[in-house]
Amino acid sequence: MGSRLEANSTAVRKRIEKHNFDDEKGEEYEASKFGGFQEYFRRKKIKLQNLDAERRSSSIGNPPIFRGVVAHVNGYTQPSLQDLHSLIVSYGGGFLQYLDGKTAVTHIIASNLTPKKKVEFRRYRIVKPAWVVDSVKAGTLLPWDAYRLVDEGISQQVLGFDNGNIISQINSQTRGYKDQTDASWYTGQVKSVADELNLVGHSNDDSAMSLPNALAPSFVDVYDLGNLSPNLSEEIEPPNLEAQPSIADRSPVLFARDPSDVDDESRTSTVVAIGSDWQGDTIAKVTDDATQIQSPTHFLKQYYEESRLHHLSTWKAELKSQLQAAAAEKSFSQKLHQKRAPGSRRYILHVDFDSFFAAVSLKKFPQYVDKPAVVAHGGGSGSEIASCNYPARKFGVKNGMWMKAAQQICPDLKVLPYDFKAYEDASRSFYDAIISTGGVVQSVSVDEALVDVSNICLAAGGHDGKAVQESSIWREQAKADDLTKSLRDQIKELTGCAVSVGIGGNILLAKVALRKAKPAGQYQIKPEEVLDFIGGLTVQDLPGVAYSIGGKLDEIGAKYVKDVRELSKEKLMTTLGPKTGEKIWDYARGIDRTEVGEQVIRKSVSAEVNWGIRFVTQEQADEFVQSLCEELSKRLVNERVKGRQLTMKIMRRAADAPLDPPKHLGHGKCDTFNKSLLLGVATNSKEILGREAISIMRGFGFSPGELRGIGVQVTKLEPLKGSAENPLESSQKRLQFKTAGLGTSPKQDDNTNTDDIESPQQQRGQAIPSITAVTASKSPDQEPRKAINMLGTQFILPSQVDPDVLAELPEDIRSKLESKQHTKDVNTSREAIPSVRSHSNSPAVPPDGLPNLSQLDQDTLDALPSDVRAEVLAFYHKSPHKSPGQSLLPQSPRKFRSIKPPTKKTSSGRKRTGLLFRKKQSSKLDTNSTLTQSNFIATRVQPIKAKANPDTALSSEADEEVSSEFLSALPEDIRQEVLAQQRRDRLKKRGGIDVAVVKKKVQRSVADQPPPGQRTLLLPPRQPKPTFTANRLSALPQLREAVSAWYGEFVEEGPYQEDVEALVTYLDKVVGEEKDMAKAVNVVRWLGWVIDQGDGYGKGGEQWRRALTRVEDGVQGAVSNRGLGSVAF
DNA sequence: ATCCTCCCCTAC
DNA sequence: TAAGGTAGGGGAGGAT
Ligand SMILES: Nc1ccn([C@H]2C[C@H](O)[C@@H](COP(=O)(O)OP(=O)(O)OP(=O)(O)O)O2)c(=O)n1
Ligand SMILES: [Mg+2]
Repeated sequence: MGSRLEANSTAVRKRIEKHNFDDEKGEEYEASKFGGFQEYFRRKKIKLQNLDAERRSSSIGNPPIFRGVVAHVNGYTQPSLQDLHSLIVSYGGGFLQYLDGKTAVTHIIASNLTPKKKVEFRRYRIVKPAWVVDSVKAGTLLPWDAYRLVDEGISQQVLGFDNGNIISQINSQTRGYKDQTDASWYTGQVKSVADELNLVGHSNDDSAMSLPNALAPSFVDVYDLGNLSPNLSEEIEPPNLEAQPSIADRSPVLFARDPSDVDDESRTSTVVAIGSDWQGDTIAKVTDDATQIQSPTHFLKQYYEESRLHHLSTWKAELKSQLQAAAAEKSFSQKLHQKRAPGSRRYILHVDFDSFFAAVSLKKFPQYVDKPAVVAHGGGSGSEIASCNYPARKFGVKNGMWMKAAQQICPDLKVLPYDFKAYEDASRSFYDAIISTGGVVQSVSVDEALVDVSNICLAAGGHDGKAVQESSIWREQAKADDLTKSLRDQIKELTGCAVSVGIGGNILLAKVALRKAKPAGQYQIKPEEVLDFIGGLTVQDLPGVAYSIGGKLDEIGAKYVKDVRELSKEKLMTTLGPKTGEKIWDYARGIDRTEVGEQVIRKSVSAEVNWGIRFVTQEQADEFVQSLCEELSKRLVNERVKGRQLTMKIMRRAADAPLDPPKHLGHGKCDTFNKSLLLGVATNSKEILGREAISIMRGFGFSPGELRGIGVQVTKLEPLKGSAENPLESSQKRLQFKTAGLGTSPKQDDNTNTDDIESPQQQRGQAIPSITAVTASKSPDQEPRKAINMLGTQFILPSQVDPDVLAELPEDIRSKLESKQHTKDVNTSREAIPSVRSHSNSPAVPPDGLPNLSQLDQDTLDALPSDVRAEVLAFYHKSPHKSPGQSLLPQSPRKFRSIKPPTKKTSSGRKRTGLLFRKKQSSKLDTNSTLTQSNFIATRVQPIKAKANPDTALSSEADEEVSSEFLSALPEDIRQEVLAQQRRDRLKKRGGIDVAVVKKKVQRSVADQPPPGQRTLLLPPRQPKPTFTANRLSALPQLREAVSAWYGEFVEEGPYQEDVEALVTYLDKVVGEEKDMAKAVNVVRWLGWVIDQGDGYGKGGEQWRRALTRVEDGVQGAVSNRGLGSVAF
């Protein structure tokens, strides 16, 4: 530690210590004016230190242990950053959230450091969190040296926690189901609250003492167990002691638990160690915020172990891989693979366990088989029901339902724990039996398979399968039935669980027959009954038809499959699209030509987590993304592929969504943002993926606390070097690996990009499209030259820097370099705009929480029937106290869509086209060591993809690409400028304003946000082509029809009938004459809002609301500015 | 026409 | 508390 550092620290420390509330009214509390990002951060720091001072003054009985210490926390720690912060500050220390290199800290607290960070921090004292905790415990500052994270010369790779200092560590043991055996499962049970909640066999039943990893003594020392001791008294008798499943691992996820419900040691072992010592304050205070306490790696491991959907996906992929490999091998060895004569009868089985998870889990709780029972992680309201047994279904309980809903319709539900291992075992037996039938097998899922037994049945029929001979058909069908029965018996015997089987002449019929077969039965659809059978189903009973397609069919009058037959194929194709339309047309007639067991090659590999994401710092988000990319990399290696395109998917809390969604740690209502990056060369390297993914994420510039979901996906896959390009061979390899239990190690990591490059020299100095073309064509004569050490991103980055150097930089750095080059542009556009918000010009403020006038789209307003418009304007400008009931204005966009798909996250996409510099195809990159902008041409790309949740996302923009909400956030002068520009552009029949420019203005003038480093910053001020091109005019008449149909039955009474009439009439005009989609959307939204205001009006209108959401999906620009203007911190 | 990209939708 | 993943089909619209 150099003396300069020390001196600097002293100054900082003094400043921190002195800082009290003197400047509470100081500049840092004023509304932020834009003063550059340095200024922003400066103020931010001051703000934080004010908070510290407050905290210090509220904890004046504590010895100033940390006086003289200025600490900074890096990465994941335990205790959490917040807790360490609290501790240090309450005990007299200083704390810096940001390490800016200017204000020195005395200590950096970290549990582990990346090598890069080690270098970065090499001049600091890096200590483990235990130093803080132990010092507080000891009541004095312990020597930091004993808590060094990094020993001189020795780098610590693993999380560096001394056993002796376990106090600061999570103490619970993690055991995935794969590690569990019945023998190791804890069998002694204690009654607990869980029992009253009908939670059966869940980990809550465990006694704390039963865990092999009991409380660390040091933990007990500090933790006040007095009023937290769980109810551990009464014994219950587990139904089946030796088989009692119990997930011993209760370790919290990424986050601290609410300490108030701590009832076992693994919970108490989390954050709360600090609590009781901390000036007797409530533990809750320390931890009542979700607190990240786990390493992302650990979180991921745990999460994926417990995620049923992850297991389902994984199992499916494995099964597919194995079955395809087996099939390939078979058809390879016995060339015949007797293709039946085309047109011959087929016999397809669809085999499926009844209530699979529930049935398997119930084997360990036989006393509940006749009671309504479900499989779920817990009994809380947001717990998802993976599977319910048939008694529960009688109440209306369904798979995928949340516990709350299920308990409302079935109060006495038993909740069983997952038993993934048992599901795997059952599945294995299931597939063994199925394969032994000798049919062609295709996996549908872990509990579900298709079997083509045509050959077997036709052979039994004794003819060629084409003859229409009663007797042979009968024999074939009988064979199918017999075979099925014996298969069912066999599976029941092997697994103890019932399967049902649907039999039909194609996959569709087998599938629909299955429904009738359930539970525990089989049903064969005979050719003569096909039409009647299928005609009686609702369209949603057809595979591939759910909420959306079902809704479209409903709109054109088809509720039942037989109704579909009344529709022309053209109508279906127009409504649903060519492929889907034709498929539904076929389905309605029982036609399905799909073959069982077709070989497919994987097109993508991805990993995502949309639960439990609650970051506090950007570092946490970065680390998490890095971990996710490591997971992704592993999966790529497993599949022996690498890919040329990385796509990042981000869910961000919707603006109006509560911080805590109804589901515990769920993502809640979100906007989603996807961005993809073409890599010049395929990769599976975790370093490269991680670096680029982090870079993309940072490019969004979201506050880490707003993130709710993160995903990474790799596409444009290529086989790994050394693995066969032939998917067939590669499958075989996989099979070998599986069956042999070892196989060739797939280890491969083209870290540096210097090896394993199949695409030859074209990658150098070629535009990306060319690369695409070249790599796609596998011409063996192109000698893979020693590759340059660069990523594909190089091709889109102009720079003065040597490209080889540039390529090694993370994307965000490169972007910054690039933006430097364009500084002039940026400054110009910024200087043109006053950065001070005008108060005098602020929009009229409506009473009673109605929207700002500025949030109403001007064009829509203008085009309203004049009487309505007059009323609107009067309301806003002249009669501030007029009753809102007399004029109805959309208040909030989220009210506009009340109809949603039953479950999932709903979002509606808005994309925007922008410009990006891309390398000219002709330029010779390999000979130019310096890139200049002249090497680049403007190319149309999608710089940002944002899907705003339409519930939140506003609406009222007519034909502009900037949302009203977005506009209203602008300073008035800028807003006017934008609107004026848009008007000009419209007149010129050109596109709207360059969104990226607008965005930039906002970010800089309003949002106080540092440059996000995304490429959109680099867009030129004007685009050569219209941005707004997405008018799907064809959808307009549909919308109008839907509204008209509804209006035809609309009972015209009540206070709003005139509004309704005016809007419906106006819609006609907009659609019929103006053909202005965006305007139409707003009118219909308006209409929706109006009828929502009146009791009873909300009834009906479902169809046009649905139509509206679809039309909205086709409108570009109305919403996509969501995601901008967030404040990074 | 056909390709490509970015989603939406569906299934388990 | 709670573990809301993942891959493929295909539609819309722009580029070629
Ligand atoms: N939303 C869902 C749907 C299914 N599953 C899991 C649990 C199910 O047991 C398994 C199989 O799904 P099925 O659709 O086959 O449903 P079940 O087997 O539970 O019931 P059944 O097949 O009798 O309708 O997949 C899930 O976790 N979440
Ligand atoms: Mg099933």
